Amino acid sequence: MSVDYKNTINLPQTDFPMRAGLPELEPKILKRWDDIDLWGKLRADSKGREKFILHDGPPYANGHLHIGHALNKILKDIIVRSRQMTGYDAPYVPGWDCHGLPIEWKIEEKYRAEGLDKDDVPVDEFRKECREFAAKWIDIQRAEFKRLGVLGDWDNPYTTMAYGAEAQIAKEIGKFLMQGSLYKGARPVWWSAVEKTALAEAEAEYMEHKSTTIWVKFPVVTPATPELDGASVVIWTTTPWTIPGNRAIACHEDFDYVVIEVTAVDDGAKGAVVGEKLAVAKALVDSVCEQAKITGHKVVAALNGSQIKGTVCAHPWRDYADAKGGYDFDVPVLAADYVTEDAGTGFVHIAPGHGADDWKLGVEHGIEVPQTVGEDGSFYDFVPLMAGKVVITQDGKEGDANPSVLRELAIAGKLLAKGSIRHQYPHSWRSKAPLIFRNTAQWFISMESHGLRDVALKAIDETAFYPKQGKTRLHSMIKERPDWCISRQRSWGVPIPVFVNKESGEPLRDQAVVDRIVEAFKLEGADAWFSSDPSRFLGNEYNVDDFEQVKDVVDVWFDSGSTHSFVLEGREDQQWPASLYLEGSDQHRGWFHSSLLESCGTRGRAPYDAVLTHGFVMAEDGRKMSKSLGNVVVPAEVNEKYGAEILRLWVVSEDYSGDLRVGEKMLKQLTDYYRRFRNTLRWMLGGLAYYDPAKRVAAADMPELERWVLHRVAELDKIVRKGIENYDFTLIFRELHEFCAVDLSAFYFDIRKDSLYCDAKDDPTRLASLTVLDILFESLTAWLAPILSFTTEEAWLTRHGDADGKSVHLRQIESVPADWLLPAADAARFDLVRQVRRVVLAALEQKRYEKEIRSNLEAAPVLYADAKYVQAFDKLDLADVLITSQARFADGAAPDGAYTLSDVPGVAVVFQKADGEKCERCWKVLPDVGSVPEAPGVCGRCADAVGTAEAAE
RNA sequence: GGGCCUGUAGCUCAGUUGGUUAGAGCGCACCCCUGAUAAGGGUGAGGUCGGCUGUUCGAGUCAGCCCAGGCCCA
Repeated sequence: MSVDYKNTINLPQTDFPMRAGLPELEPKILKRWDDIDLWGKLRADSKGREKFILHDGPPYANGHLHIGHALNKILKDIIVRSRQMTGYDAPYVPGWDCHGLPIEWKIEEKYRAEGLDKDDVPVDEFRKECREFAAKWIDIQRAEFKRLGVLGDWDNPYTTMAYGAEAQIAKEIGKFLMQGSLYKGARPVWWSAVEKTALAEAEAEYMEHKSTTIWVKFPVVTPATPELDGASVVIWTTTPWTIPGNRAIACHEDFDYVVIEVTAVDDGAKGAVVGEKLAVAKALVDSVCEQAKITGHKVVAALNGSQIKGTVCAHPWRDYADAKGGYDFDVPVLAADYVTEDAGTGFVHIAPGHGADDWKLGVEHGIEVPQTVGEDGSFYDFVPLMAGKVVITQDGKEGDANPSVLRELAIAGKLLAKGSIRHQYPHSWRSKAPLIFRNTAQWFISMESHGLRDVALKAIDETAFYPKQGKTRLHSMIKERPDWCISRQRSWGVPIPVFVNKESGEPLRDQAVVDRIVEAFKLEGADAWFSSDPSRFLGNEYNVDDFEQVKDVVDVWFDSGSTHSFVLEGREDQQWPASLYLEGSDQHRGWFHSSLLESCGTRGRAPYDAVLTHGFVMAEDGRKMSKSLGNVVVPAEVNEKYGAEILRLWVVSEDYSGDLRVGEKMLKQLTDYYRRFRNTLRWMLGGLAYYDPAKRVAAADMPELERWVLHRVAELDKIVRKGIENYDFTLIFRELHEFCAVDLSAFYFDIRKDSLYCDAKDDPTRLASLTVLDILFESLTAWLAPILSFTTEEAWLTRHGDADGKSVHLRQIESVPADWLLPAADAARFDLVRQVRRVVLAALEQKRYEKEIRSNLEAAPVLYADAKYVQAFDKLDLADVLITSQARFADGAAPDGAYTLSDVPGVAVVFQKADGEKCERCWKVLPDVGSVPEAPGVCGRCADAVGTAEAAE
């Protein structure tokens, strides 16, 4: 007869599906979180606990999310959830950056498409459209962020364009104004003639550009050394149009220069004349001669830069009739460190209004900074020779300025040579037009006047950085940076709320005025600045006619640098300073930087205790993603194909302190990692169907194998907490994955399957194992909840039911009983057990290869092992651990031919087939199969198990 | 060109104060199981530790240079 014993064993039972169907599952879980108000429950639960505040760096409300957004927000979510589950109240308030050029540009484009000019549209109407544009994208991005499983106060986010925020930003500017560190200055800044605005460094894009290069002769008027008498200093520049702005020449004190006399020129020579004397760097003589087609020269003098310094030259247009005396000033030769010898002539022409270095050198030597080019990129009418000439046209092309300069220089006989060069040149990130350096009136916050630089450097020192080199990076930036230029000549932003006295040029510093402005902004937004009569703010004390109202808006970095003031200080649920700021490493120059300066200037310390940075997301080959290469990974597509959970796993699978990679191959690998976690949870759920809390076994009463698992749980608890503490989720991921794969699936689960499936229901080992499954399941779901937020929720609810608004995310990571951690020696013996097991499995593999056996249950290995191995198995069932039907240790030396592994000395295995028949129920080969007549074909243990089960029914 | 950083098996990562034949997981190949089954177990093949030159008795680990890649700046 044949009995179907399958029905008598306790096979795993669960509704938790093997395949997740994440793309369909996730939205359901998200909906449930909404339905049960998970956010509200978390807040209520953790009320009064110590706060952990991760302050959100605001993304720009413009466009769909890319993979970098996903990395950033998921990482934040994992951190917030993990803190929430380890004793903190961690309310996360997402935010958006709303003002600024990209949005303004979009609206302008729209107008242009309609044939309108921005200047024809009333400013309040224009700003309204910008506001609506930002609001639209906030809604879209909010939905996209939520889809990733990011938990936060999505119903009450912060935005930089909220009236309260705009008012607070104005109030912060007011602090710098009242303090006196806000000043009006003039400085060459990157300027786009197309957008008619100054650009921040971050807004300049370097692209290849063909520039006209010229070599120009500056006749020496007053030589510092006689050798220069009658010579001309030759300069080289890639921006001919800056010649009208020239006021000096720079040389390097350590360079060797020569004066040459031209003895022969090629027919094609443009400007070189036989007999004239030219001063150039010794290293560059050949290149200059080649460019000028000078075919013969003799060196008449060798000079050091320090000898040349102090020479006075004439501007090339001095005494030039058409210039009508407009360039008859002196051009001194100054020394500067930044002069190079690798290109040009070793002399640099200095136009203080058209370059940062030039400006600095000019200021140091008291040289005037001429205003030559207007905001539209054309020369002012008062500039001799060049009036009205255009540097950059409104189409972003080169105008007629450069050709005009060349022509006038040639006519004046001062153009030695001309050429062209392809090099990286800054362009506007929006219009792609080349930028120019232009001297403009701007508003600055001084790094020095009130000690801002020193305060900021000290604040950096007192901040924790993850990774720690962020400290060095930010420090060197703050140390070197110039004063903060906060003004932008634009419309969509918070106005710089300042009135300038027309008489003195000084900004009005009156707190009452600032307060009135702030109050108006609170009620009506910053639009009030443009829509109100100035008298509303100036009050009765001042005459409106005495003041000019500043119409510049503030740099958006000031906006986001102020978020700490209206979010951390401005909200009841937040706290200042933040526990953590977390952004990409580019934000050392951005948000970390501006927030630090704003906060140090107004509050004397950083708005954060710690800063964490992540790297950038690269394609699979480590290079940048680009649409043209087709290697761009889009979060929304991953969500649909694999699920957001896979993205969450991706974030922790890589070391995000550096750059990370993502691509199809990796996503595939991540799904494998995911399956391991999922099936581990699933198998435990299957076993836990038989778990009865009333029959729970105390740790002290458990078999050694179970004690070891608890020991591992205790170890992992430490690792998980350490990972959370240090934001090292890669560590957690790696350890938990290995635990699931190696310790559980391949070892513990594999061994205990026999007991769980086949032992009698109340067998002590089985009950202990069920207890351990309960502990493992509860531990793993808690540890993984911050990462696998969807799957742990699904698994946990599968076990506990979804009534009463339960959620795995409302749990805490419970502390582990002290007695779970075993003494080192007790834990270490399991390493020996594993080694012995390896040898046996390899030995059996050999026999399988030789077709002696198929299943390991056909074997009964005999082991010859050193005492330490034998002792390691004390109180362990050898056959159980080896998953063979029988097994034993033998005394004495191993016989010849016993199986060994070279890296496990002292263990030898002699193969023997198991003695007896195969039990039809547990499939072990045992001598006592058939010994119980009532249960034919099964072993004694199984007969008992079936008997007790039937008795119970 | 400058600042900060990265480069260990196909992939993602470990590699303690420099010290024996460089590890893990995944993937891959092959085998087993068919009572976790679009699952589970086992065995195995994969690495000049980006390159070069040094320091040292000894370097993946230290120094210098170079190459490749990234962020920021010029």
